[in-house]
Amino acid sequence: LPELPEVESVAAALRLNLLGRRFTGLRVRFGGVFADRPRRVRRALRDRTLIDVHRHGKYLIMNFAGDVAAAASGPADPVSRGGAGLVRDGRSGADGSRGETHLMLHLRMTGQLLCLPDYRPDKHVHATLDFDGRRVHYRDMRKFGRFQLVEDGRRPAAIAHVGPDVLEVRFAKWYERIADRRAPIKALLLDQGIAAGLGNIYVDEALFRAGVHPTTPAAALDRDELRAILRCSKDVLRLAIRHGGTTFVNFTNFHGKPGNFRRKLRAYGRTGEPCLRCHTPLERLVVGGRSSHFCPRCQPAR
DNA sequence: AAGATTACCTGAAGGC
DNA sequence: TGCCTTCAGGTAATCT
Repeated sequence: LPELPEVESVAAALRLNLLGRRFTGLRVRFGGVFADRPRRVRRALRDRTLIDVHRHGKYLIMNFAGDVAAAASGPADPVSRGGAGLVRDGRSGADGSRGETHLMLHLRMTGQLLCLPDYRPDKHVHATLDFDGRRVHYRDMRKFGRFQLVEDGRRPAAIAHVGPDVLEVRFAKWYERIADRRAPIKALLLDQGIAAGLGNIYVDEALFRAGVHPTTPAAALDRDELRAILRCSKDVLRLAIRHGGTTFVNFTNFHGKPGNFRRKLRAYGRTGEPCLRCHTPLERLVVGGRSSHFCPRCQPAR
């Protein structure tokens, strides 16, 4: 289940393998994974060079050069590409953009981007993107993921309601948005509008590390406890990034390999197993409609 | 109006 | 060899 670390893993692989390459084609087998008509996506990206890949929360954002002629004449080799000079020629639109086009992707539950030699797409591969020598497949068993075209460098409406990235947000700003809320802390950590990137797995891990019960209202926690929760959230996300993310159901990285963080999980999926700190059997509870795993002794309800 | 519930999907797992 | 139900959870839409 892709959360922030898994998306970061995909973004890093895209940068390594595709940066500086030209978009040459798109094959769509199931159009439902595109918010726009595939024809429009194809036309918008044709011959454009991928100049940047970044991540905001669980969104993956691919940035394509705006000047097709300059991009097409430039070398495709990232080493000799010469950095930003290729496309940043000084011409800008009225809004400060340079006609760049973003392709935004949210993997939702089961989305995967795969770049494997001799890969044979199965029935779950809904789109194939060609990059001038490299072929990238979008696979999504449950078809929840979405590609969305965002033209002209504008911040997409689809991301306007998304809060700051969890790894970027400063405590003071985060604190003022949740300090008075009566909702369970777990529900607020999952709310992408407050801070984006945490999903069910890493919220349980963060609350275990912080020693806080998932149903605790945010308003019942003091400033230092909330500070610890945000700190633990960032720590567990950064650790998971270093381990290539978590493979619980079917996440694999760009090259079809599973993440290594699953064996590091201390709470998620360990119902009935002994707490790694105090050996009390972990319990499971539904909070905000999601299964939650916690230690009743280390994370006492209040 | 915040908080809760449901829809969207498919495959795995369990009951009979 | 099957059929049916339940569960999993990110986000948007829809409730109370």
